[in-house]
Amino acid sequence: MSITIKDVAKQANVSVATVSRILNNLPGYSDETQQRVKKVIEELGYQPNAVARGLINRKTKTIGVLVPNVSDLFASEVLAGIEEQAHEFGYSVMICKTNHDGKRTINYLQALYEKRVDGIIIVSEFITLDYYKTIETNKVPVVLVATESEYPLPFIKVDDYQAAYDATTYLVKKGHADIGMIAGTESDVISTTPRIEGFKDALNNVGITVTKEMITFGDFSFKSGIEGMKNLLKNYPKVRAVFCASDEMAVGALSLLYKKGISVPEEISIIGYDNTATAEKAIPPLTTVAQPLYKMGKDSIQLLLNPTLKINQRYPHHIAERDTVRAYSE
Amino acid sequence: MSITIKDVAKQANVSVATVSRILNNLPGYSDETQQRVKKVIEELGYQPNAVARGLINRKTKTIGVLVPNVSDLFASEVLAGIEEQAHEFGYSVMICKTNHDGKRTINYLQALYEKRVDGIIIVSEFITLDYYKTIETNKVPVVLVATESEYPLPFIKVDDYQAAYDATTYLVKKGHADIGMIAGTESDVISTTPRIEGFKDALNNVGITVTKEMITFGDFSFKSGIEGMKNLLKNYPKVRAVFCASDEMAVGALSLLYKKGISVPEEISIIGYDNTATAEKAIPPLTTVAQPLYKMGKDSIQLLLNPTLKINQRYPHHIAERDTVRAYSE
DNA sequence: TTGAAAGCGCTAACAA
DNA sequence: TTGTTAGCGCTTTCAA
Repeated sequence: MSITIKDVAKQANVSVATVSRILNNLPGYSDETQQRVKKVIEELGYQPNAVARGLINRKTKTIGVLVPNVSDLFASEVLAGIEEQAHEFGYSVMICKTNHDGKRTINYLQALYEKRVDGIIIVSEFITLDYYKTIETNKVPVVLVATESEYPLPFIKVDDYQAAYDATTYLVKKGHADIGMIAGTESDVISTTPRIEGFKDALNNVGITVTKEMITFGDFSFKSGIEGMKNLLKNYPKVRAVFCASDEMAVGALSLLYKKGISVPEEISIIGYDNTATAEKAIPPLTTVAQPLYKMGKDSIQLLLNPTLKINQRYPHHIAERDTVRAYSE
Repeated sequence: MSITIKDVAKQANVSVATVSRILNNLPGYSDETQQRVKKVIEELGYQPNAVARGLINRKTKTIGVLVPNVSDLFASEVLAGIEEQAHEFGYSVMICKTNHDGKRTINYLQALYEKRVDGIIIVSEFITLDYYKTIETNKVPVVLVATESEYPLPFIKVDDYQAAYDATTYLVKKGHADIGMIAGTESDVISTTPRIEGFKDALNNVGITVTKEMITFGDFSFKSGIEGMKNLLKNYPKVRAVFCASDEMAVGALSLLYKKGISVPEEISIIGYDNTATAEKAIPPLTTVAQPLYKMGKDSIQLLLNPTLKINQRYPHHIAERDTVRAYSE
């Protein structure tokens, strides 16, 4: 049985109301009382019960985060930003690893609502009608990060189309013409479709027709990058540069090329996407499209807690130039 | 104002007690009542208030995790295990990124206690007297992961001394004699000291005297791996194999060697520590000491929630053999 | 400046 | 099988 506000009140010879006022910096007590109460709090080692507070305030000072995975660098970088900003604002964060599983996700949403979190951040997850319905009926604020939705939910995200367009154009400007792409999950309309469109348009605009052999699908993972590179080599053997829709896949491609004895960037150039910590550690260091993941995480908390503050929702990207793209002299 | 148990009771023409019983699967109502109440719950979209429950039960079904960092592969792998097991047991997890900052850590502990978490897991953190005092006064169970303490706290951890001994011996058995080490943070008595001892003893046992030049200190990070490798090359130029106290540092070493045109494992062999996801993605794939990080995370929850269940606290390690260690024919 | 008391939404005696 | 009621620890009127 731990110390309650009553114990403090009794010990300090005041009412619980007064202790509460002091605890919450409300007016209504003398300096003398305050000192006495504070001393008692100290002596007793009293810790306010946030659960009781939450019940009455309807505020738990905690926010929930849904994320497909916590152990990949993309998600964990966003998570780090979320955690940091939440901490600065005095909030705690509950993580929910969805594994991209619909039932599990609904489950988590349910749990978060029952625990009365003050807000929810959803990272890299497609919003199904089911999700949206439960989001809508509970009036808890939601912010999407690295994803967006047909439903009216605020989001923070890079312009995938433009970023893919720029990455491809970067390759073209370096003198490349035989460019392939290892895309993400084929069914993923949020991140995969626009990146493919950007890729296609960038090439079309310089008069290159994109054929089926030039694009292969993966699932953003290292392994699928290996497979993707294999496919490209087989179906589009004259490929000299490839745009990968994630750093993980890019590193997979690097691995395969290494194993095959094909040198990067001398023989084949690679550009990735995300600029996670992997990129600079890759051999050779990976040129990639940089997304400000940490900042996106931080800002998502700001947006969540301060919805009037209209943070710009389309986030800037840029090319982080390292050593995997070869320039051809023109 | 959301739906409460009272609303359900009224609507179903029963008392709140009955609704509560049904909600908690306690005996004491007819089938007919149950059906009626369940229907009302459904219709009203009633969601039990976990905060109110927590107040009365003194159980919040949430556990807190203190971790220095969430965006490195070591921590996030452990975290994934924690989250998974917590979810299976119906618990939520609050993450607290300490940044290895003492004040911040105490702060977090305080917040977790105020929020009345049911347990706390501390990952890779040295337990100061300060921490221990606040842990001790609050009677909330604590489990340490990948660290241990002079204070009586249960922990889950690999035997660092033995693992380092085995890694070094592995190198010796492959025919190496000129072996260096890139160790962790010099002041870190938990993970650095025993690994150095293991390294030294393994070499001493085969008649090799370890000199100062053979060991350099880093801080487990990629960058410090680069520096460490530089130092080794300078101070101990005949080095032909190096034992790195983390995969991150090993990958840093790989990077430097690549840049210098020194081939791995032909000229220099590298063995890492942790077997994080980096290891298999490295070029060449990294041979390393494997710790069961995910499982350690999972088991920490088991141990936390089931303290009688004496899980073995010293976890097994093994060498994950890949391509960075060259064998010399004898 | 202070205190009494109601009540947040729920569970758990205790009674019926 | 069911209901009444007293709290859990706190905040917040309202009155003094």
